[in-house]
Amino acid sequence: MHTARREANKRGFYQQVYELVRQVPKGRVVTYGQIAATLGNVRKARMVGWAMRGCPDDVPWHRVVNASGGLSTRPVHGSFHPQRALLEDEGVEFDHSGRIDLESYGWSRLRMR
DNA sequence: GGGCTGACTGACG
DNA sequence: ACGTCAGCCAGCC
Repeated sequence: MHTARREANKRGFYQQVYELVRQVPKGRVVTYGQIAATLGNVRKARMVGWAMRGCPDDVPWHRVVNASGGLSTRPVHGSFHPQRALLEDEGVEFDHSGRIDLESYGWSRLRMR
């Protein structure tokens, strides 16, 4: 595919990802695969992660977790985990192995506008 | 173009 | 339940 066309699609995909993440309410989480599936291609879960890498400030990036309820972001200096801290501030609980119960905190109402 | 890298996932042992 | 692995696919040498 032509480069320009691919660039346009890429921007579109990113914007759609951000739009969906902005729908997730405080205290709830969604998975990368869930976002990809809502956009029509569950195989693009990794691209969702790639898109989150440079997301705008108004996107609650910390509410996106992996399919196991774990965090795919890295702690900053060894132990402090910003994403976990932000989620706990919102009331999200982590179990002994550092994972979230998606049955309790997962948000399943993502819809494309 | 070829090969490597992930903020991923589901299947297997 | 946990580590590995093979698909996955855009981005970046």
